[in-house]
Formats: sequence, structure tokens, C-alpha cells
Amino acid sequence: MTPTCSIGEAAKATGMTTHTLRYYERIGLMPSIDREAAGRRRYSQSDLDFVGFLALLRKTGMPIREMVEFVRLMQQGDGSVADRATMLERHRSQLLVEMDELGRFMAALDAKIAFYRGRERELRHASESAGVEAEARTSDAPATTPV
Amino acid sequence: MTPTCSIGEAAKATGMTTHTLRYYERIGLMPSIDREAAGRRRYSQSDLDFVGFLALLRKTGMPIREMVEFVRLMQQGDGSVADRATMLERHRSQLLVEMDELGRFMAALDAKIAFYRGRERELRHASESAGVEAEARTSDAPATTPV
DNA sequence: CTATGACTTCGAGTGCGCTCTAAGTCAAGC
DNA sequence: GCTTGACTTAGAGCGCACTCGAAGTCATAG
Repeated sequence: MTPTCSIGEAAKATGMTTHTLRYYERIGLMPSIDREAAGRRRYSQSDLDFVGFLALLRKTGMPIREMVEFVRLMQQGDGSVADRATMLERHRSQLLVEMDELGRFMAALDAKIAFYRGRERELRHASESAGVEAEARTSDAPATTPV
Repeated sequence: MTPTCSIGEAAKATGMTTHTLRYYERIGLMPSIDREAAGRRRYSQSDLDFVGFLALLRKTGMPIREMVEFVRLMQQGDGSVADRATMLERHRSQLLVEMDELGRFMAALDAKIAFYRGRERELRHASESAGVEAEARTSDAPATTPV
């Protein structure tokens, strides 16, 4: 009664490739996908949801081996709930650090872009006001600050 | 007169390994490091600054091949300033998208953690109020919502 | 003078996360 | 019945960004 789908449909639904879905299964990230009589995989809705969860962990930078460990804990049942929550929280705090860093990198990048736009204006102005020779002249000094 | 340093000191100063500094040089990211008589590299302050800039690009997810392209543009001189600014701006906007995504992933992760902490409380409560048999009982139903 | 150790080059190796190939099975449409 | 095409497996291959090893050179300390 609960609708299931083939690996191809699951791939479309989750944005993964069939290769990746099989790969996740064989490394232990998706231990128990049902099979039809002929041996083909049938993905249930909760399987698809779980793929989504795995994608969330991956996109936030969790290494595959940690994800495997998490799934291993899941298979141990309720006794590991606290451990799993702890894992997620540790991951969360790492993610927070990375987002923080990215914020600072963004500021540095903005400064660099502003510098470049400034030089662009400078060069445009020089060539307009003094002609081609002036442009050639400005090619020296500022080029020594290429960083 | 301007102080320079060895590759080992440069590595310490920039947080890279000497291996990585040589690697960056041979793939074209640091085209012109001075050498002393015996052939050893001497890093100037602006070299170190430039390594910092490369680190910024890498940590914000720019692929090496794009960084190489950027450096190639630098070597073309002032004529490529606009192109370089454009590259940086494109990179900036990608970074913005990724930071945005991370924000949404963070929210999803928080929801998952809240769910886990809720289950933890649930389990603790069940075992405290009704004893071991109740704990065994709760091991079934919620375990079918493992995502 | 010798020994240490930081440096040099070139090329091979590593770890990660897929990604693809080859050879074969099976179900559904014509 | 035949073809098409999605599926199956095991295992190899790939792209990225380093990372390391081997063999040799050289400068400084003892």
C-alpha cells in the first residue's frame, strides 16, 4: 500500500545519481532497502526522507565516515539516541565555526573587490585624462601591489 | 634590504606546508619566487601576502584551476584588472549562495537535533515512570521514524 | 673536516567522494 | 518472440588537492 519507487525514480526525487545511491548502500549508509522479487531496489518514502537527511549532513560538510558511524548508532536502537544527538550537536557547532569563518572571508573578499574596482577606476581615469602614454606609465607602480 | 625568508619560515608564517608552497609554485600559482645563489627560494613579504590571498580564495571554495586562471590574468598586467574584478565578484556571489544554503541547512539541523533531544527526554521519562518493560515497549514505535 | 638538517627536483602516492565500466538479468511494449 | 531499457553486481577509474619519498645539494655549527 505504501508507495515505493525504483532506484531511478529515487535518484530523480533526491537529486542523487543511481550510482551514488548504490554507493551509499554498500558503504553502510542505507542498510536496508527493500527488494522486489527480481532483486531490484524499492525505495519507500522514508528511504527518500533518509536520503535527504544524508544529503543534509553531506552538504554541511560531515565526512562520510562519520555519517556511517551515525547510521551504525541508529541500528543500535534507542540506547544510542543520546550519542546521536551529541554527534549532531558537535557537527552543528563545527558548522557554526565554518559559517563564521566564511563571514570573515567574505569581508576580506569584499575588500579585495573594492581595491580592484578602485584600480579599475584609476586606470580608466588615467587613460581618459592623459592618453595612452599615461596608461602605460600607471602599469608599473600599482602592479607591484598585486595582492 | 627588504626582509625575505626561507620556504620553511614561509610555511610557518602562512600555515601552509613547504610541500604545498612548492606545489602552488609548480602549478603556476606563484610564478616568481626569488632564489638565493644556491637555488633556494626566498619569500618576500608580498609573496607571503599573496599566499594569504590564495588561502582566502581556497578557503572560500575557489577551485585551484580558477585560481591559476586568476594568476594568469594578473600576469597580463593592468589590462586584465576588470576581468579579475569580475572573477572575484562572481566568486563572491557563489560564496553568498553557499552561505545562504548553509543557513538553511543549519535550521534543518537544529530541527533534527530538537527532535533527537525530544526523543531522549521521552525515553528517559518512560524508563523512569514505568520501569524497564516500558522502555522496551517504546523501542518500537518511535524507531520507525528514524530520519 | 664533518655532521646535521633545511633545502632542491621529479614523480609517485594518498584520501575523499564519487563515477563509471563490463557483463549480465529481467519486465514490459510491440 | 524480440527489443528496449532500466536494473543488477564487482571492481576499476577519476578529479581534486595535496602529500610524500628518494636521491641529491649546500650552509652553518661544532
